Amino acid sequence: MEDEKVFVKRFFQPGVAQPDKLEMIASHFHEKLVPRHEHFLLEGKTSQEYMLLESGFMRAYSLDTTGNEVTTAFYGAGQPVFDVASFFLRTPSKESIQALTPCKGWVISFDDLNGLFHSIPEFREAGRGILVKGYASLKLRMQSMITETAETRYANLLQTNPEILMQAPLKYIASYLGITDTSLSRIRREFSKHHKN
Amino acid sequence: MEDEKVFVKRFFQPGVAQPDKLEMIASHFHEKLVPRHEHFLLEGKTSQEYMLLESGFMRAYSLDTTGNEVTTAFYGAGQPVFDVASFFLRTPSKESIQALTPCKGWVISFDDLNGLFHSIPEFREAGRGILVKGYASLKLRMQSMITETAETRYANLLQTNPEILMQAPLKYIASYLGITDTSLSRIRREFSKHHKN
DNA sequence: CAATACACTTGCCATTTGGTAAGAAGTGTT
DNA sequence: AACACTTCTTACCAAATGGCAAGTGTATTG
Repeated sequence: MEDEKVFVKRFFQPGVAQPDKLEMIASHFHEKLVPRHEHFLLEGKTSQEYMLLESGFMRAYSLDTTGNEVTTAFYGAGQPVFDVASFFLRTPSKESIQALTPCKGWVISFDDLNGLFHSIPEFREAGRGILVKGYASLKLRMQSMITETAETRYANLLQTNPEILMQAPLKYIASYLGITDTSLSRIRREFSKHHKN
Repeated sequence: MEDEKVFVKRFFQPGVAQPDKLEMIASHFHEKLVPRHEHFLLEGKTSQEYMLLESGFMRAYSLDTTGNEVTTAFYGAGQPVFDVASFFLRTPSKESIQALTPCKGWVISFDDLNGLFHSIPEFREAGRGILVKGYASLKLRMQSMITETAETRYANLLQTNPEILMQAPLKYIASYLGITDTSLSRIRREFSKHHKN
């Protein structure tokens, strides 16, 4: 496993044991580079690629009814990046996905992914696992939105994904947390008062 | 298709054309009745059944850190009912699912569902579609939580799912909308002022 | 039928968050 | 270096929401 697709193979190794199957899987992935600030997916277009992000940092966002950007997700190295509905239902995307830093990833087309799903049961299971885990974490986030204050949500994000706070501008983080950038700035100030180092 | 499992077959007919495959699918579903206020799934237990709800009305809820119930979903007749993470990842559920009215549904075990996924590709596609659509609608709800006021969210619910407002007590609807029952009661009052009939 | 629990509303006030605008500091470009 | 642009902070006030508690009516149950 010394070739350039080590990353892809490592990603699926836990679920797919046989080397020949890993080889077949990897053969359908192609390298993709996304420069900083460029888009991987644009609202209105139908997503054609399912990406595994090897390095870099991205965000997904959509526009609300009044035209404001709402950041809906952040993606770090090692994560799968795609719009579930657009990619799997073959419909125009309601959100855009953009590189916050220069990104390198590996992409596969819908047809190729489906082909592998049909021919390799373990790969299919892995695919379902990815979907289910994303779903579950969105449910957790929704529960957090309902029951916790913005300050607590910020504290949690700080604990679990400090790299987001390092790499994303405040306004993106704010709309991800469901508040305005003004509020987040206030929260951050209060927060540093109580957590003096 | 005059037998008792018409409901199950009708449910999958759009995706699964051949009658013999529909027959095989239906053969793995079993009738399940859940009396009013009884639970279909309890927090802490691992979900063993994937249900298609033929009649009745249910809700899912979980407890937040301070012990308050948070209603996370409502299910009406015709909808699939299951906790995604618990059922597919075989882990203890973080939420409970309860019948708000007497319910009748059709259930299938994890192993049987997986068996059908492996042997009937169209059924597999249907299963993925259900998952993806649930995921997408949760994303929409999250966006709504971030960008819209509680009053607007209430108005939308009134438009799209009036049956929820008819069948569920106010406090369940309130936590589903992410507000307290006090606030929802106030919103409802303001709402009726402006929308006198 | 009485007793009890539940569902909903309302008032009062505190807290959180939003909207707007101004300004400071940093970034990038020519 | 000058310029525009973005990012972040801060102040002010308004609006939205929460917490608590009382009160009313309805359902449930023994």
